[in-house]
Amino acid sequence: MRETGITERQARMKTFIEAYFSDHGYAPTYREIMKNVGIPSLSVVRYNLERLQKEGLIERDPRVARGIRPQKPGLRPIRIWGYIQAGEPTPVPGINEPVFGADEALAISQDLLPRDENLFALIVRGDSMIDAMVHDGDYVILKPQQEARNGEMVAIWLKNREETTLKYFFFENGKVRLQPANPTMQPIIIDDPDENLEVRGKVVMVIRPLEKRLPLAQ
Amino acid sequence: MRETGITERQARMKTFIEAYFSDHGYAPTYREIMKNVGIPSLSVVRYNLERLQKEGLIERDPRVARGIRPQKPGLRPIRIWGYIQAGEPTPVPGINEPVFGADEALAISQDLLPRDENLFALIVRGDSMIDAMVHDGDYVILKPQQEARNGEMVAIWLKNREETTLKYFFFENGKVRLQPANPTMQPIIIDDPDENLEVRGKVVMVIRPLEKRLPLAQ
DNA sequence: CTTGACACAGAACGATTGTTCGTGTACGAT
DNA sequence: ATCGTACACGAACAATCGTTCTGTGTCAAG
Repeated sequence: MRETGITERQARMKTFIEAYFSDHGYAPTYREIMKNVGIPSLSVVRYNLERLQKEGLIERDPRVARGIRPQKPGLRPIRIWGYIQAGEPTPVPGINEPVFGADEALAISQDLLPRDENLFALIVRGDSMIDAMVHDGDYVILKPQQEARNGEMVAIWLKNREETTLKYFFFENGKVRLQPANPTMQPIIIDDPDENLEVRGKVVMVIRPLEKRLPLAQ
Repeated sequence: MRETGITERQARMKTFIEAYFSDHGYAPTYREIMKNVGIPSLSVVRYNLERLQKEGLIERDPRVARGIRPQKPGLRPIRIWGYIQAGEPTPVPGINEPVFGADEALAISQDLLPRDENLFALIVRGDSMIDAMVHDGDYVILKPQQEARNGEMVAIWLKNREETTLKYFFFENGKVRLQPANPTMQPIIIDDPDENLEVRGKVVMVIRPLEKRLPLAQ
């Protein structure tokens, strides 16, 4: 009698199903599991799905196409890439290595975020982002991008100042106006945006959990 | 050319799909929609699904069994009770009537919030909450309670000042210290908390959606 | 050694399920 | 009147997808 354990193959299946479900909004087929987990036979997929079901790790409806459902659906892990603070460049996927391990991620409801985007999260450190109305400990969720459109809030690295900042972006007459979210504060005008300004990502959401830590994926 | 509207049949389809998805964790087949909505032909189902997709009310993957996904599955609606602003008392369930209709609610992932609580949401109006690092347009999610423990961020009505505020709460030597989230700002000391101070709720989360409006339930 | 459980393999089967196509009606614009 | 478009209907089709069946190999208990 196996007590709690599942085999490594079953664990990979479970992981794949959850990831697939997050990405697509529906479950994979047996054949897709077979391919992606690297299982040679369909019946083995079925066999192990039954195991997972008996363990209570998935639910399944017989005879229903794509009828698998993971236990905790709808959550999408968003990798925490590092910290964001005034005095240091923003760590960004594709440019920097992540500060946190691969399993350090925010689990956020799919539906609050744009779909199929390669999002990542940063933890705000220190009170330097106050003029962006962002608090020490807040999570900032970003979409990596190197350019900004007017009105978007973006994470910017200012070369001259050696400073990271979160501001609303406006391109006007060849100059860039960086507007703080806090209306009592003055904008920064960048005269030479090409040399001085590097957009690192667009802010998609700010989350400030006060009562409960955000659940970590995995 | 139809501009925005959908037919009554399409609305029923959408409702059914969402309900089905909630119940089962996966989408219905065309034939199930046909039966339950009372449509005589499969191709009519398909036709109207295409309409719904063009309207952005559902998403669909071609050639995928049960490949429909409603815009927002499996979320917990949190009733939006009204606005929160400095000059007016916080509307609170059980005391005030809701400002918004019953179907005005935030759809938020269960997993980000404490379980089984009677939460409600307020929309921040104006910039008066700046010292709480809360922005005009932010959503503040509250748990109704009349008392606070040290360190909790609460929504408070100050009778003398006739002012609503969001502050960290500390009870010290018979007095209450209300600490702004913004560390550059000074605390308020309340000498007569019993008379002057009314706790309306505990702030559980602050959400600032920048990229995408939060989906409304219904 | 035998037995039986557990895990895996491959292939054929048949139900499930989206797609296509031909047809018809109503209605406003040309 | 005629044309185009939105909407509806029904049947046949073809791909998708879970199920079943027959086997193989391993390993511990008897």
